[in-house]
Amino acid sequence: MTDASTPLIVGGSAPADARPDADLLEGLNGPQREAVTYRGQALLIVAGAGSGKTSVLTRRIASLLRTREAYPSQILAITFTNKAAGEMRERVHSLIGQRADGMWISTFHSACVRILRREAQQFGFTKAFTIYDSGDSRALIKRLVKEHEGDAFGLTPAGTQSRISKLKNELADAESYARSANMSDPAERVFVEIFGSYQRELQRANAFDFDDLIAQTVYLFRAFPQVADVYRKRFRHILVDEYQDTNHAQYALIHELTRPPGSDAEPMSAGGGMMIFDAEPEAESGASLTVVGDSDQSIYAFRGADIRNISEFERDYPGAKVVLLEQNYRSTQNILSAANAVISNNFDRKDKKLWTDVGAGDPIIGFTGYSQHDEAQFVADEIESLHRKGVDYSQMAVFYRTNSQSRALEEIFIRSAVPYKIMGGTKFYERAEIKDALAYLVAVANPADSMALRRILNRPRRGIGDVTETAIARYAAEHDITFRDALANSAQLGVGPKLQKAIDQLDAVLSEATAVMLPASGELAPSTSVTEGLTLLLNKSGYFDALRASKDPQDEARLENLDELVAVTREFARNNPEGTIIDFLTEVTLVADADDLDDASGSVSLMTLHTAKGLEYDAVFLTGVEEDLLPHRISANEPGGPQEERRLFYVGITRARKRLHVSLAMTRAQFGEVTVAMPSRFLQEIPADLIDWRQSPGDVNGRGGMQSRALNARGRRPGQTGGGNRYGDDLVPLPKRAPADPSKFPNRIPAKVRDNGDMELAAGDRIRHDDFGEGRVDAITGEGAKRVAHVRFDTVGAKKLLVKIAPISKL
DNA sequence: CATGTACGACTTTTT
DNA sequence: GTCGTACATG
Repeated sequence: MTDASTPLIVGGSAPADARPDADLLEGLNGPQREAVTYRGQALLIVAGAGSGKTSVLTRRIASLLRTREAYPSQILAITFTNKAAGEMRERVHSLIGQRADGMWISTFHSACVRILRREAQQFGFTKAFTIYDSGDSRALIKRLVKEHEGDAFGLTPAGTQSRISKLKNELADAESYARSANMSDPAERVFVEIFGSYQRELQRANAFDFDDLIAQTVYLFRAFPQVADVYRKRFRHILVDEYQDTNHAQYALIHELTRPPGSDAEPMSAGGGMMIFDAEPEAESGASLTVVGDSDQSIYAFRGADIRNISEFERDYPGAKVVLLEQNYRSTQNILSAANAVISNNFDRKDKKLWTDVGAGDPIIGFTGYSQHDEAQFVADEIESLHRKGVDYSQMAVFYRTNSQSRALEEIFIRSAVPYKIMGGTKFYERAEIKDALAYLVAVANPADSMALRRILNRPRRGIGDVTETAIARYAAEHDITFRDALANSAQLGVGPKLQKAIDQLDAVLSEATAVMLPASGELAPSTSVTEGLTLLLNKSGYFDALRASKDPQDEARLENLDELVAVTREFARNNPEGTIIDFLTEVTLVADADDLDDASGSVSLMTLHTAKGLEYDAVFLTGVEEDLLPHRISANEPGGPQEERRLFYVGITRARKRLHVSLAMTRAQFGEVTVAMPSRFLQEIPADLIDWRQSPGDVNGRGGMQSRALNARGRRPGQTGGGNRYGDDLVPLPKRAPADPSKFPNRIPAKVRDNGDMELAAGDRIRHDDFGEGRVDAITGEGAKRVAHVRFDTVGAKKLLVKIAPISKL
């Protein structure tokens, strides 16, 4: 399978003795060099964390262009996030300049949208289709579950949504699923019905959900080989990053794209999945495929990622070349040793050891707080300390397992004046008022989308409720017109004159905005049309007025958010002079707001471990390293769950360049109740001599108590890193306790949690507390591990104590 | 049809 | 502590 351009690579026809891409190889190690220069049909780059894979990938692309083996338009590079795509584009651009234009560097989803917009009319959609995010699709599924009375069969909207999503990721549809399902189970039948109607509703609304973007593109390629061939001929070099996190649909998409053009036109080979390299002699060969991944960083199995895509790559693409990148250029040896030790607890993985030559570096810092606020205060103090030593805020990050953990950190950071920024989390575009405004835009851009229309029907309040909505829907169904068109016939809906007027007014506003944003005669709408249309919609619909008239103080913030959205449209117009309303909507649906506007701003980044993948920071704080949180409780029952959690922990560790902190809290308020937390099993997997516990779980148990660092820590000085005694020199000396044997508690954690267990306590009892002295129990509330004693202490007043772990004794 | 109150369920991670 | 739903009332 000799590539026509191979001679260039070995130097044969390159000008003189210098390779045209020689400068691109500077500073690369052997395997990296090979990953850049290898030419062939299929290449797998197994890239450990921090092994310079982004650099390799960008140089590979640059090399292909520089040697003129490929035009920019022949390159398709897939990344995991839009942010990564932007960075890659920038880096390629800085390597080779203008010639980077014309490449497709994007996420799977963005690439598929681009294809679908062009080809939608081939299979019953228009190019104005809308994209349903998970919130939109949940709303639709919720309605359908209700209509089909799915709750009677134990079907919840959330459960139904995730099952449908999983099936779509497997390229199944309602029909094919029904064939394999146990249809004598009524719950299954209802599920299949809901799945089917969901898909019909999407089609009717001229809409795709996130999963459809991939799955329907695959369907398109399979159903219309001549369409697929267009893209097969175009993309000669396909590169996929984070390949370990691809799901089956994405895998199939890549397979479709790398087949030789014209291959399914042959009747004999049509439908044969295994004939990827079975090109006719005269036929053009399939695109060359480069995938990069690390199975140790696979953390998206929950959304269908299939690790086999990478582990069986060599089987899927016979003759594939495999390059291993194991040298790490990011972290110190201590951090890598911890990472290696942790990940080696996962069985059935190929052994792979990261190494570096930069030296051991600082030890990992451990801290155990009494509460999550206490833990957060440690993080804040430590950040301030590092900042004083010259570490920029933007070079520090705090990770956590679940989004809800960000709240406690936020509270303390505000109080401690630590500048921070939360990546992801509750998103701007998920706010109700923003979704409303976008629904107005969708109602204009895609009149078939009745979901959007239903959403804005009564926003602001127009007196249009369920009854009227149903009347409109029925009228539309009876006359076989769209929901949107039904609005124009308000007189025939059988509703009162007041409602008629309200409907007429909404209809008029939408029509007026349509004229602005989608001029009829095919003339191009000016780039300002989105801004203009949006302000028109919000003003004339009465949305702005309703918010301004409101007494709810939150509505002021909503107005500000909407102003922000208008500003976003202006920005969009500036960046996309040709951009239409449809482009705008695509962008806001697919681009997470965590993607833009980052670092430079000089603040600490807070994010989930999932979001952290692919990023790196000088100092990293891994918080909430507790059982039931990391690993998360829910993962325990899922096949492969605990191992995936371990990989998540591994990903977190390997983000750190110089300083890693792991922290946990002994108690955590969740859901209003305080619960006792146990140190994570993963902590024990880190060799004890790598962690310098400022305050180990053992310390906390020994001293016990509800004393909160968050409340009294301001006067404290965070100790200097590395030096000093093992337990940190800023802590109150442990009273009375024999100096603990250092080998005893670091990492020997769960066994030593203080446990008063079944201590009998009742109102009226007198107790002694290690820190608070004597007091009298007023009441006992809660049960089991969450039993709380309300105690009035003689000297410090009333306190609430968790009976199970408080350092108390009965008198 | 809109508003207010009470109750319950729930929180894993994301394009 | 938060969200959304169910019900009762105006």
